[in-house]
This record gives sequence, C-alpha cells and structure tokens, in this order.
Amino acid sequence: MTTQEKTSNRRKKKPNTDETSTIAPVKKSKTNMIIKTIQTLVYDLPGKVLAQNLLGKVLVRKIGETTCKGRIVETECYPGGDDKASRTFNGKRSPTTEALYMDAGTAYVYMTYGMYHCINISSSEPGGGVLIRALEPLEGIEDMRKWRIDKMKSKKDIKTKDLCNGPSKLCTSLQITKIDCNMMDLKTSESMWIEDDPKFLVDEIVCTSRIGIAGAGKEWAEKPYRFYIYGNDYVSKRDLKKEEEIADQKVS
DNA sequence: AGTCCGATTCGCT
DNA sequence: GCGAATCGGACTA
Repeated sequence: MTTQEKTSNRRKKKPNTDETSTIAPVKKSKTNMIIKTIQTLVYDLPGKVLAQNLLGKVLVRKIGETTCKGRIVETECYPGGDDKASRTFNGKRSPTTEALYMDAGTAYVYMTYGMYHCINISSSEPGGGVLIRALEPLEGIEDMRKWRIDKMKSKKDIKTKDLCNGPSKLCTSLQITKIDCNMMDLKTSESMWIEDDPKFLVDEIVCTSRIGIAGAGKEWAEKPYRFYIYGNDYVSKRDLKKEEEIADQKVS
C-alpha cells in the first residue's frame, strides 16, 4: 500500500463520539478474524482531557518523500480563560494566537526566543490548547538527527533520546515551523497528523506542574497541567519524586 | 519608533 | 549550572 492510499483510508474513518475513550473497540467477525474499527482521534475535548488522551499516540510528519514519526510522551495543557500562563489569558486575541480559537485539532505553532518553535493542538475551550513537549522517535530518525545537527554550531552528534525531548527540539527534528504548520488542521492535513496506536498501552500517567512559566505567578505555575508517561525515558524533565510515589502505590 | 520579553536550547565553566 | 543567542509581536508614547 502506498503512503497516499494509507492517507486516504485514514481520512475515511468515522469520528469517535465516545468522549471517555479514543481506543478503538475490537470486534470478531464470523471467521474469527479480528476486525479493528480504527477511528480518527477526538480533539474536541477540554485541554486537560486531550493532553492525557494524546499520550501514547503517534505524531506523523511528512516532508517531501520523508516520513517522520514520534510517540507523544509528554504534554501540557493551556486552557486559556483565567490561566495566566496561557497566551489567550482572559480571552485575549491577537493575529498570532488565532489558531487557538479555531476548530479543535488545529495546530498552533509559534516562535519563541526568536529562534525556536513550539506546537500546540487546539482543544475545545476557546483559546485552549495542548503543548506537545516530547516525543519518542519511531521512524525517520536519521533524518531528524540530520536536521537537528544542521541547526547546531558544534555539529556534534545527538543521541536518539535527545532528538525530541523538548518542545522546540521536536519541532526542529520534524521541521515544524510557523510558516508551514500554523493553523494546519490535523484532522485533514496530508503533511501532519496524529495516529492512534492501539497496541501501545499507557500504563500510568504522571501529572505535575508545567515548565518554564514562572512568570505567570506561583498559583498558575504550580497547576498540575503537565502530563507524561510514567517511567518514560524520552520525557524532557521527569519528576522522580512523583514517580516514586506512584511506584510505592503499585507495591502496596 | 522604541522597548521589552519569551511555554528554549546550546555551549562553555 | 549559567549566560548568550536572536527576533516577531505586543505594548507604550
């Protein structure tokens, strides 16, 4: 099957209307073959739910003939409204944040520190989005490495583990830029989308505070709006104390 | 027109 | 661990 055929199949799938799960039900036919009803992901959910649902899913990026894939292992939600850390705090609108007010499942890509990009996926709240903070590289790894090293002065080698363990690292690795990807509809785009991976089970989710938003003040900086896959080695910053607590619970 | 600053990363100490 | 890099856009006057 060509990649184009795969893409067209993917787009024919029916949307999942069950808000509590995005895992496809597995049915058995008369011949006892397993028929899997693969569904497109549901994006129209509150950021806090979407952020957790996205864990374990696979972000796919096509650049020309190259396909890169990475499993989403770390996210943060920025729900807007009274969240001071959100760029859409108090419903503030500007040309740059417009993607966050668009249909859930729209990519919001912005430049930060004058040289890096970050990607969010808009959620159901007006002005709400989920930041993708880290991926486990799965496919196209050598291309990711090449693009990352190209951008560095030192040109020194990068371990696979370090290719996508940060929001701007993953954008560089997957060539996600504002000019190419902002306002992209991930439900219909042919160059970037998210796939379910029903074989991959998220064992446990670690929930902790968001990173790099001290300026928003203590109350909002401490909100438990960051989520990552427990024990995962591709996460940008692990909270080992939280992980220990989870480990203790598992034992008892 | 001028100022200020960031949802980060890199390279060096 | 710390400071520099680097620039678009929001905000002020």
